[in-house]
Amino acid sequence: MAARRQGQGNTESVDNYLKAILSLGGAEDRRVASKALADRLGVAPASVTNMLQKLAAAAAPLVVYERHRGVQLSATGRRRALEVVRHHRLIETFLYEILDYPIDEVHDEAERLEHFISERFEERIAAKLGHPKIDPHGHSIPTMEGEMALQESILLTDVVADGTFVIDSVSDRDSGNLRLIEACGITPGATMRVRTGAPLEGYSVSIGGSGKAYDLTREVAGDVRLLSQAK
Amino acid sequence: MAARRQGQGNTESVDNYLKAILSLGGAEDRRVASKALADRLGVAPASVTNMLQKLAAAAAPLVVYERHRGVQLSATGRRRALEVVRHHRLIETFLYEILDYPIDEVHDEAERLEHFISERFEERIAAKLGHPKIDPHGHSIPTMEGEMALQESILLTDVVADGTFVIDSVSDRDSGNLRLIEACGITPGATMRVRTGAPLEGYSVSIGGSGKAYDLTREVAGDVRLLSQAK
DNA sequence: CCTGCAAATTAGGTATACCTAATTTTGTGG
DNA sequence: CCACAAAATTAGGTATACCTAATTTGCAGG
Repeated sequence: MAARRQGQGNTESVDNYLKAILSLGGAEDRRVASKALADRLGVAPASVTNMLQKLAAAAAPLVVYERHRGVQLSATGRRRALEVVRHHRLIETFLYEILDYPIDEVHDEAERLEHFISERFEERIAAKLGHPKIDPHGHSIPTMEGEMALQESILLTDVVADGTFVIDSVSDRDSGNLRLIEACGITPGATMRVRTGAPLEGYSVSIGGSGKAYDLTREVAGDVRLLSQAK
Repeated sequence: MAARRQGQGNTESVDNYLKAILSLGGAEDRRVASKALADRLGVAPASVTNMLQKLAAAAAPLVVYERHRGVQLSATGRRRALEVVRHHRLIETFLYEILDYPIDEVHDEAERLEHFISERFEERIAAKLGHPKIDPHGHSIPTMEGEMALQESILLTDVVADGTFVIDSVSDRDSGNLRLIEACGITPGATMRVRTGAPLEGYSVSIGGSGKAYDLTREVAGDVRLLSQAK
């Protein structure tokens, strides 16, 4: 079969490449190396080269690509990537708010469905949810026009001095970590007191007014982002 | 890419073949001809032969297939086909009831999403909808165990004598027809008075107590099913 | 400045699921 | 009972998106 096409006529694979480039390029739109993409997508580097050549050679190229110098999204590619991210985050919000999914299960479901929902579906769930600006993990949801609010947050693992922070967001990439995080009461918007270097390399945190402290490993702490202003 | 696999490890294509065989084989599980499948699925007959050979040769065959004598679902194939139909009809109900889709748009969206939702999604929307037994078109929704209630209905086009009937269901295969049908107030459970041979080959129907009569073409009437008992 | 290693690319292959064209089979009407 | 048309199948090809293995490129340290 001709691989299924959706949205802008892209295949699911193409959308996944665009999303990965957007994510790895960051807000500053850095050039992304093939190897980084290969790692992120779980494919061989050769497959990445192939795909990038195809995307760059298209009539309306989705990426800007120079041999051996990495890849960036074109304006078109960026628009599509943001649309897919919007789908993803709206679906996550929807699953969490309307279908009462456990927080650690929303990502995988959204990861599949994001490629297949129509504009109508997108519009309807957005309306149903009251056009939310952030998803249940604290990530901002791009607008229909492809604008995404910049998040001025820092990694918990980059905190050097003890202090109290507002939790910005948590990563949804590892559902095991997410379950731990959730169990500690770490949730976007909540207040977190941080003591660094707690057990060896870890972090000791307590949430809200609660005295209860949790020890987070470096790995788990790497999935938590805080607003850059300590308060 | 290895074509996306879902549910029981089938591809989207495989699921579509299974659904088509289920539908064309009817409740009596008739053998289905390759050409009928080709027509239904919009692919070349050669493609059907290929696929059937593959499905029949698998370790756990999804179909029973004999060269030149048509195909039937195996027990495994039937179970999967019914699961996909359950997904389809639950999604339709969900789109209609919860997301306020227009009736003529639910089919296409469900046709795509049915292949990609998880068991959890299925279970959650079923719960949210109160475990419905029929979808918005009046078709019965198979149970989680793969049981589907038999519908004792007749086509409006098979009605020979004038009379009053309860509307059983409407076909969702043509969204244009469906819009017309909807506009006449034809909806499962409603009462319909039928006069045959109205304008030449058509049907004149009126719904509920309303005096307003609509003339349906043979084509549109073919999309309407009535409970076999006139009342 | 040049060597070696990691990164990137090229070359060649796989599986899925489709296609068209050529051939075979089936069953029916004469 | 046989010829013929329709249906089915075989043969050979396409596109997508992967893979491994072999080769090339670029850059950093000696």
